[in-house]
Amino acid sequence: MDQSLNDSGWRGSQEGWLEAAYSLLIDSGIDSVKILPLAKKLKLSRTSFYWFFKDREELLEALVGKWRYKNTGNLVKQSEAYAESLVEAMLNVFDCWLNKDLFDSQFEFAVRSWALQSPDILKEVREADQARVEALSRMFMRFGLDPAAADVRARTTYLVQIGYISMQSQEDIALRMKRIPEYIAIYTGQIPQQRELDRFFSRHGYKPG
Amino acid sequence: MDQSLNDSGWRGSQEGWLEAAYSLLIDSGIDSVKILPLAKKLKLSRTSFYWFFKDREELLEALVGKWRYKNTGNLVKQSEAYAESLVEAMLNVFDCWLNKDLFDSQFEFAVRSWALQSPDILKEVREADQARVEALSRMFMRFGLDPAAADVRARTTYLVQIGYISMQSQEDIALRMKRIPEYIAIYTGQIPQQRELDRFFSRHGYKPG
DNA sequence: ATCTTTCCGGACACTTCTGTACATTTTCGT
DNA sequence: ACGAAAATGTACAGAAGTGTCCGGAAAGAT
Repeated sequence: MDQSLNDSGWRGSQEGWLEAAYSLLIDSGIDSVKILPLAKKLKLSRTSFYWFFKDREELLEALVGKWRYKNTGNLVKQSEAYAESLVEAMLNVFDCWLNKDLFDSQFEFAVRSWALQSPDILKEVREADQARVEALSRMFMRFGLDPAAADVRARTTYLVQIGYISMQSQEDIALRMKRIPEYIAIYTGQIPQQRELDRFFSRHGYKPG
Repeated sequence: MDQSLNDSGWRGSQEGWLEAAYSLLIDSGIDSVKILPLAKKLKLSRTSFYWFFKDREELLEALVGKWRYKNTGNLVKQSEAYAESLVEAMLNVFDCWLNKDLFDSQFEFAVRSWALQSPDILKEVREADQARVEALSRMFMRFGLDPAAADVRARTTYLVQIGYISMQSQEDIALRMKRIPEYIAIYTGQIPQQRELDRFFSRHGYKPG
């Protein structure tokens, strides 16, 4: 056989099915995550799925677990990272929007859409939203904003990004970088200093101009 | 028979099926818009559907047509409405976020989720986004902002709302009204005057305090 | 009153998915 | 190299969806 094998010498695995499910979820939505298509993709028999997962439901639970762990965790972490100024703190958060390892936008949108038809998932999403907005709000307060202002600014920051994700737009990195200073100014009410921007650009491998 | 009849004396109609489809779409997503469940809801036979629509595809087209007509049209109109100041113009736009007749958030979210699995719908959504952001951008320019600043502010305004919709949160009207002045300040960079807010509150039947 | 148009629904054929039973093959430890 | 464990595949039963054909009921026209 010329089938590709995984570490343990077998063709299938939990991760294999989960990865395939993830990939189908993010580009076709939860209702497309069916076992038959996954099996086709993996070139496996449909029924061998049941060796790794009790049923489809268990696969979906694994999927949402993956999302929960990744996106919310990193966003909270970035909002708590060390920063000397509010602008710098905000730029730490912006790392999430530009680095797929920190925050997976497509995954995010797919899960939010899924929430439309599943009360359980909706609950997960709401909990995530609350945790994230609260983390951002704490960040603003760390830099002296009063709770009401911090709350609105946290929401603005967060909602713009969720909106951006929801637009599924595909602007190139240069355009997005160009807008960064304006966004920072709006969110923080402060003009970013050049050295702050330079540090940010450089850690994303971007050379302005 | 105790079936409810429509104007023409028949139980079914194009609008009837379309309404039912709309209702299913907004609270369960496009994949739930199946003919059998619709028929159950309408207490009609599944097959009489085919008298009004060629097939399921035609029903879905009618659905997206309804969305296209309603949401984008009203948002553009509100952004072009007469205003004496930028704050007042922004409040005109905010009418959309608070009035279901002007902008249907649930419908909006459902269509955006649908776009995840249909390239045709994604194209529609992108066109709508562009038209809306451009309209908002023109609004900022009318009040003297330069094109770059107008673009970023238009995006912020729009994206926050799309993000808000995507959060599917269900805050009460009082809480939302309370945040309005802060949002206006962030979006326009100007502090709204009390009389501007009063006019806005009153046309939404809201009494502060 | 009857005739025509409009609408309804049962029967049928087809497709795609789900999950179970069971036999088979592949890999690993010894 | 042999048996147990791990993984796969074939076959079956059934649920839910799609669309067509056609007989017939209900409203409206004449």
